[in-house]
Amino acid sequence: MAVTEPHTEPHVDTREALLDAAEKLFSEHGIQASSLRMITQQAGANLAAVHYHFGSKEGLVRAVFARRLRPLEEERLRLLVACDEAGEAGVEQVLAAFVAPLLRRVRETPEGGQDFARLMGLAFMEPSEELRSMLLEEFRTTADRFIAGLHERLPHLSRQEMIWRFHFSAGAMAHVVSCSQMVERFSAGLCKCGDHESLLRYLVVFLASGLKAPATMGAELQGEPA
Amino acid sequence: MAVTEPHTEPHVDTREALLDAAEKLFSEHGIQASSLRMITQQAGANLAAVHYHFGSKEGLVRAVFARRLRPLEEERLRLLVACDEAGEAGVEQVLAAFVAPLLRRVRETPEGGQDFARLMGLAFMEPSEELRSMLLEEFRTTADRFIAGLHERLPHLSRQEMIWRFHFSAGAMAHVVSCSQMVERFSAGLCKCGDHESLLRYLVVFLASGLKAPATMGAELQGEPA
DNA sequence: CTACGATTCAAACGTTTGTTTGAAACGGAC
DNA sequence: GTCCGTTTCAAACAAACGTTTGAATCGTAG
Repeated sequence: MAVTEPHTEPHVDTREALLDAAEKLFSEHGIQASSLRMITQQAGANLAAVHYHFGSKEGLVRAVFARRLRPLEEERLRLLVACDEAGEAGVEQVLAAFVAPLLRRVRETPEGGQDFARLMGLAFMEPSEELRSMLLEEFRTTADRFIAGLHERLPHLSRQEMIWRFHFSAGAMAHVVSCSQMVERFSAGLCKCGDHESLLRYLVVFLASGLKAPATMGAELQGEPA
Repeated sequence: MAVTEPHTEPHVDTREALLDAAEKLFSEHGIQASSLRMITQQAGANLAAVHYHFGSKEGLVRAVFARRLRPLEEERLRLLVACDEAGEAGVEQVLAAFVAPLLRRVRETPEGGQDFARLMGLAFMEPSEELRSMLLEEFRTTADRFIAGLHERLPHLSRQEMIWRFHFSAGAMAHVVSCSQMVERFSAGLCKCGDHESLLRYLVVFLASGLKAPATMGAELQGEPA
C-alpha cells in the first residue's frame, strides 16, 4: 500500500536521504555549521523538505542521532545480557560488549567510518542543551547496567572508583573512535585505524588491565576502610 | 570618560577582556554559536574591537586557545624533563606529568573549572580545519615526547601498541575533564569532580595499570615476532 | 477522467551573522 | 596649546541563516 518497497532506486525516500546528508555534513563541519541549504542540496531535496519531514532543524538533529544511537544501545545491552547468561564471562567480555558494537558501526559506515565516529564525538560537545539531555538519558541506562555488570566482576572496587573507571574506559573508547585521524597522523601511518580487529584487542587489553588494578589507596579515606 | 559598570571592574585591557568573554561563551555555547555581538557585549567592548585586536573571529578563536594551550604544553614538557633528570621516575610519574598540569588548570579556572575543561574538549570537535591543524601541531610535540618517555619505561610494547595506549590514556583524561558533569549526574553526586586530588590518583592508577599490561597477543602478528 | 492527500518546489520572509567604514575620543610627546 | 598614533564608537554592509508560504506536482483511489 503506502509501502513502496525495495527497489534499487537512487533514493527511495527523501526522508532517508536527508538523514544521510545531515549525518555526513554534521560529522564534517559540525551541527551548527551545517546549514539546511547545504544539507538539502547534498540530499538532492528541496530546502523546505526538512521542515516538512522533521518540523525544524532541531527535529532533524534529533532524528539523525536517534537513528544511530538506539540500535547501538540495544545491541550493547543485548550483549551484556548474553554475558550474564553465559556465566563465565569476565571483564574482557563485558568490555567487548560495550566497545564492539560501536566499532562495528564505525567500520560499517560507508564513508570509511569517519562520519559516524565523529558524529558520536560531536554529540556531547555541541551546544544544544535539549540534544544533550536526550543523549544523556539515552546513555544513562546503558551506563548504569554496564557499571553494575563490571562491578560484579570487580568487587574489590568501591562504587565510586568503579564509576570513575567506567568513565575512564568510555572516554578512551570515545576519543580513539572520534579522533582516529589524529592517531594516524601522529603515528605517521603506523597505527591504521581501519584495522578495527586489532584496535578492539588493544583497547580491551588496556582497559581490562586498568579496571582490574588494585583499588587506589589514599583517596577518599574518609569513606573507605583501609 | 569611563563608563562605570555596576559590577565589572574597568578592564585595563580590552584585548584581555575579549579573550575572557570569548573563552566563557565558547565553553558554554560552542564556538560557532557564540556571536561577536554576544562576546563584545559580555566584554563591555565595541563590536568592532574584535577585528581591531584580532583581525577576525578566526583570529580571536586562535588567540583564545593559544593563550591557554601554550603554557599547558610547556609545563607538561618541563615536568617530563624533570622525570628524565630524576632518573627514578616510573610510569606513574610520567603520567602525572601529563595529567596534573591540565587538572590544575581546570581547578584554577574561576568559573568552577567547567569553562576551560569544556573548551579543551571543544577544541578537537569544532569544524574549523585551520584551528584543528594549529592544535594538532601544538599537541604533536608533547605527544611524541611523552610517547618516547613512556616507551623507555615500557620496553615490552611494540611502538604501535605504545602509541595506541598513549592515545587511550589521553582520551580517558580528555573525556573525564570535558564531560565531568556527565559523571556527576550519572553517579548521583557520588563522584565529585571538584575533588581533583582524588581524581588524579584514580586516573593515574587506572592508566598506569593499562599501560603496564602485557603486550597484546594475536594482533598484528605479521609485524611482531611471537 | 476527476479528485484528493501527500509531497515537492521556487520565492520570499525577517533576523542574525561577520565584516567594514569613517569619524570621534583618547593619551603622551613636543 | 598642537600633533599623532592608538583605540573606541555607532552605523551600515552584503551574505547567510532558519522558517514560512502558496502554488505546482505526484501517485493513486473513486
